[in-house]
Amino acid sequence: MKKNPTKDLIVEAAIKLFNNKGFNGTSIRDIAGLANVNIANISYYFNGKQGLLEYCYINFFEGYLEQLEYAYLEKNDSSKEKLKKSVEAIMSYQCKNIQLTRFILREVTIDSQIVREIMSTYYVKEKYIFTKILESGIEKKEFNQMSISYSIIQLKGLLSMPFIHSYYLTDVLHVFVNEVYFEKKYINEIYNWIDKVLCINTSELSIIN
Amino acid sequence: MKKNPTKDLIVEAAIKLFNNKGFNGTSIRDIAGLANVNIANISYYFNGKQGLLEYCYINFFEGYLEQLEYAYLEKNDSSKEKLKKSVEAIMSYQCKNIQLTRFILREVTIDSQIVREIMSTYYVKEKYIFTKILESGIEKKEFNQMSISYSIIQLKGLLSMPFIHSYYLTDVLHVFVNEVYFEKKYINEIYNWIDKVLCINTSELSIIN
Amino acid sequence: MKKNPTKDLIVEAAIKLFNNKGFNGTSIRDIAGLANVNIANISYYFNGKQGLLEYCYINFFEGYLEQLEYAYLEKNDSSKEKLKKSVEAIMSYQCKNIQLTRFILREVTIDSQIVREIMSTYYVKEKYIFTKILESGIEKKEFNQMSISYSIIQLKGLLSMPFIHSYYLTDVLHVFVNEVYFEKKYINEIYNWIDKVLCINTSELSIIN
Amino acid sequence: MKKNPTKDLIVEAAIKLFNNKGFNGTSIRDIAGLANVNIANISYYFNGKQGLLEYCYINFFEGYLEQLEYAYLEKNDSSKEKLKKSVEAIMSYQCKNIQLTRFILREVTIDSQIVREIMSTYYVKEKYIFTKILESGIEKKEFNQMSISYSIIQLKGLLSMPFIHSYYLTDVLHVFVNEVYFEKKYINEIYNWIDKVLCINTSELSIIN
DNA sequence: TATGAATGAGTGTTCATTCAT
DNA sequence: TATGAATGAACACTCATTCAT
Repeated sequence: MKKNPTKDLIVEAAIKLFNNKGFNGTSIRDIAGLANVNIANISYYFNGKQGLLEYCYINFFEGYLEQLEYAYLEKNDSSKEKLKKSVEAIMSYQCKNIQLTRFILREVTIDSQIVREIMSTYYVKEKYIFTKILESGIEKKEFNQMSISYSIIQLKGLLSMPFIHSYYLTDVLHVFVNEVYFEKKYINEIYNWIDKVLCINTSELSIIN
Repeated sequence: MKKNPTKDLIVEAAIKLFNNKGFNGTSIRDIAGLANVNIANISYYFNGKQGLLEYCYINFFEGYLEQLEYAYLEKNDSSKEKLKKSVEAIMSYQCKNIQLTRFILREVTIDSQIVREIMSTYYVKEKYIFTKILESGIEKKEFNQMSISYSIIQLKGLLSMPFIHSYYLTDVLHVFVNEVYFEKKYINEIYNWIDKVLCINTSELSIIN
Repeated sequence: MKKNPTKDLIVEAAIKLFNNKGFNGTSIRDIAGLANVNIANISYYFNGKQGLLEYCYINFFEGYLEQLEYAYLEKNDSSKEKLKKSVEAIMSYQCKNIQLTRFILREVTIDSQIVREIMSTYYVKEKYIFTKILESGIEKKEFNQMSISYSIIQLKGLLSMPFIHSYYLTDVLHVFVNEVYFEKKYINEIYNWIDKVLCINTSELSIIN
Repeated sequence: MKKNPTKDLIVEAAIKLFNNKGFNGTSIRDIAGLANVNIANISYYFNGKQGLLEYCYINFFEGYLEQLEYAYLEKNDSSKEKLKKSVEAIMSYQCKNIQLTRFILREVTIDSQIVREIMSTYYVKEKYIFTKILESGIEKKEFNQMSISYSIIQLKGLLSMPFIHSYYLTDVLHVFVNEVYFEKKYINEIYNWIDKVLCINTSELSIIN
């Protein structure tokens, strides 16, 4: 389906190296060397190193948003379930793109108008979705009265932590993000957080009643 | 008694720039320019850019560990209270060193034996403390039966999130990490996570009873 | 067929400057400036200043050995004639590459594995050839019984002196190495040394008889 | 007798390092480090690196000339004996100062007015002495009719070779300049050169007669 | 489409030296 | 007499990029 193998080889090598050595720590010589293509091809196909970076960002966020929106738009009466679906979609996407996720979540030193625009768009959209779900849940008495912002902070912290601190998980805790059962188990942990922290504790209610 | 002003100026400038532009994105000319000192002083005092980086790491982790151990060794019967004290100590330290914390939590592309050693020591020690507290709490029926590793992942995710994604907090959520009330409020959120997720829900118990 | 002009310009300039100012006294800016090429080309073509140096050494010694071996392998019954042919070949080669010869004979502070290897190979080969000629001459009663090593020392001293002390020859003795008749005259001096010092004096023999 | 140990330590270290790494390859940090003194002392005592170099040159050439003149002025009827005494004096001095001799004979990239002056003075004086001896010997029919210049070239080549190519002697020929018997043996080789090449062969004369 | 040659700007580092103490 | 601090210049080298082919 994809027509250009050179282009794909470059992107693949770039993601690996950006993840391992950071954007500024990676030279286009490194990328071209790993991809086994001529250096000038990077400028030719991506209009320079910056363009290659933007391509990575756009790729990541388009996929990310697609998954999140798909989960959000799914027919579902319960806010809790909608949130869980969203969590599952994000974690699934991130686990499928571990290296790119790691790189993009960590790298914040980008000096590119295009990158800032795509990030801004994504952040706003993501915030909108999370806010809608949380507000709706609060309204429906599924979720506790709480600060939307601080809940989003916690949720995003939980969602991104395994990718940002992947070295810590692997070498200190011996938890391997790339193994299949990690995804399921960690999603359940976030579900637990949703149930216990976000949701109104029904047993407490029953006592009060 | 009097510290070296030039050395301190360099460190101060370095932390600011490393945080803003990353290690590889910062040149020693930038640092020397911001600190308003001669470039050669960086090699003179820190034995090069790498040495300056190692100095930052050592500084950060020594302070971090000191705070954590101090909280851990405090006389306290309850595991929950001990964990909360630890959380408070860490958040307090991190909020006092926002830029350095941001930089070190995010930067993972360091290729230095000394940095690896100090990080390794810190990680092991930190894991030991968290594990001890959690195990003790489980034993004393304060905490639920749970995976120690996955709890640590969540805890560290919550503790580091505001610093790693500080741009997101500021520009998207309009939450400002450097303001005084943030620290207190966010610590309470983590307390809430401890109470709801880690601790055994006493009301549930009462129902069972 | 057509060699790279930029590469040749760099080598030419490098030999001139290495000879005049020494290796460590020459900067690649000097070389690039004299060759009128961009500095980066030196790293591009020679993999750095060290690589350029190694290129000079390899060039010199390959040519040197080629000439010496050619003279040595020539059909010739007399050891004396073989030695004289070798002397002529070496002097001719060195006079054709005065600056490079001067530099390489003088410079001994090289810290390069490749240079050491090429020099070692050359020295061993040269010693082998000189030793073979001398031993054969002694056996055939052409040369006096003598220390091979000390004869080689003297021969190499005579062969290299005009290049090592070229400043002395020019400014003190007013003897000009680069002029055509020097080569012939000096070769004759070494021939004289061969005849008088190495060879058995036939007139002495006649007296004994 | 010598009053200043610091100064002597610096000179000693400098000679060793200049010999091993060349003048431009040696930093004053290296020298100060080896001498175990503060860097600033070099500028203090010698008025900079250049001054230290000049001090070495002056030291060497004063001693060299002293020895040579002493031998030259000695009462001696024979030019041959006078020349041999001079050779012995020079070789003896050079063997006592191997490292300094090696350095000064090799290093020609010095850009110092004072060094040029001292060298010029020495060269002229040395040439004068050699010329006088040779001319006198020719006049007295001790030496062959020959080119004074080319004889001096050969003599200086023989005198300096073991010091310039000391690596070659040691590693290829396994002849060790610093061992006691080398000096005597090598002096005899030069005597042999004087007898055979410079001197009129008396046996030949006798035959003619 | 793809590449080797070439470039100018910028990198971290080392240098000899100066100066107040 | 001796030294730690500090400096400006120079160092070799790497960078992303351009361009003719």
